[in-house]
Amino acid sequence: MQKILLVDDEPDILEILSYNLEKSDYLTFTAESGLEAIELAKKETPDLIVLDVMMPNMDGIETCIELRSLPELSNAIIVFLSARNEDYSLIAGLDAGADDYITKPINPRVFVKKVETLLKRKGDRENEVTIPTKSIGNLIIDSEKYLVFKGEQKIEFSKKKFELLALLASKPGKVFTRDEILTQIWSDDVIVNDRTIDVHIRKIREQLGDDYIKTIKGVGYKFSA
Amino acid sequence: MQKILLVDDEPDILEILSYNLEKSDYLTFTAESGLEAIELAKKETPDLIVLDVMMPNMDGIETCIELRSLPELSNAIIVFLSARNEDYSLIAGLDAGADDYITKPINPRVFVKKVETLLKRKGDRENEVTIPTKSIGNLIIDSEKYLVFKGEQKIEFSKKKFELLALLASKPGKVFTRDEILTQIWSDDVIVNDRTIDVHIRKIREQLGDDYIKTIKGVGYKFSA
DNA sequence: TGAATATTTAACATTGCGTTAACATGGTCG
DNA sequence: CGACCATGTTAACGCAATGTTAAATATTCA
Repeated sequence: MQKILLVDDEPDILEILSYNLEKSDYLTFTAESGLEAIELAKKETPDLIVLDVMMPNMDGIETCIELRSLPELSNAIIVFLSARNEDYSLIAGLDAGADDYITKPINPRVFVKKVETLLKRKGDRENEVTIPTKSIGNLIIDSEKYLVFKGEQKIEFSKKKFELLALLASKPGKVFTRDEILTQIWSDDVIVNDRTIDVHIRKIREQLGDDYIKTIKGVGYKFSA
Repeated sequence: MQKILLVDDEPDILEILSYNLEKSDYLTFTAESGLEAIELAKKETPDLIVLDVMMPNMDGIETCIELRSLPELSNAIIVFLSARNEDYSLIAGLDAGADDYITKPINPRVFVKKVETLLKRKGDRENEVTIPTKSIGNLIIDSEKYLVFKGEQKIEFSKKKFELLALLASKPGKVFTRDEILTQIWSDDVIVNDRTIDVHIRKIREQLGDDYIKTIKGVGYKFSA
């Protein structure tokens, strides 16, 4: 269960946000000041922190800087709440280490959706072991954006296809056996049909051309530029 | 302590990046032009160079090409800064020898994280030892890539042939009897024709030349350089 | 929820590797 | 010297591995 810390000097807002998040099965904590927020954050190490920019005494930006300096929170996501058009606070906020911002007035459903997206992205990022961007021959493989450029041409791959391509391209020339591919891209225990890999290879070749992935019969596949 | 060179024509950006990196214990240098960057790079041999694409006079891409031509910087990582959606400059940048790119606007925390990842990867790469490669005489046998190089010439073998060659080459000089070969490359129980091994040997000799595998009549085969 | 998209399965086609068979060569005995 | 046995050589064949396609199923997103 994921923990979310909400920080705002107005109890009403805390309540609305808290209510909506709990309804979606998040565990929430609330703080009405920066100092209180830091205490709670240390104690609970939330996955996500929502910070109002405008608060008396210690404002959101200062709080954010403090929070970011705590090593146990280096993986937490920090989101600012700010009134629309407070451009400056927005920029300052991102500089202070925030990951995103939400403008008031808050639509609770949009808010929950955004939280979900951010936490999902966080999960993805933590599991990711791929190399961000790799250039091989005339291909550029961007694992962050899930994009491949072939020369000037931008080619979009779906997840599995992209993962497969990125795996093969991670060691150009190396022959990956079907077993290796299965354990790396599918989880160890899932059993998929023999032809599944072939079909994905086929579709990658369809999009990319036949010259990049080579079959080594009886062994597996390899990438070559 | 790792050195990072930051190159941008806007002092503000240099300052933000520098500040955030120093906070994370990197040693930074800054340059406001391509020429200045090259001077500094020569002097300091940074581990990583961050280059803005758009700069007056010498732009990031030109600078990158220059930097890459310096032998002392062959191990440096070069990262581009570009405005989002400047697809072309991205491609040109990676073609010019850059390793990755970061789009503006920059989120300092994401930026520092990315720098960490890139430098970590660099460390990994430098420590990497590619074991499964064996070099004998003028042959290089790469079991990961299923390839044999004879001098500069790349020779591809099919599975059985490769396995056979790799087996013989695993102990140069040792004579492998037919029985040994059979149990190692074929499974214990399969019964294959007497000529099968010979035929494979023949085909290997055809591809490699006759000087590597020697027949010991009445005994078996051995590899010799 | 349903439409759109992605992934997997299933059924069938194709291919190329490994094997075999048939024959050639060559070296070693009596 | 010539019979014999081990190995060399060649080409053709069969089958397992892979390719291909379409349809079924799962997933995503509005």
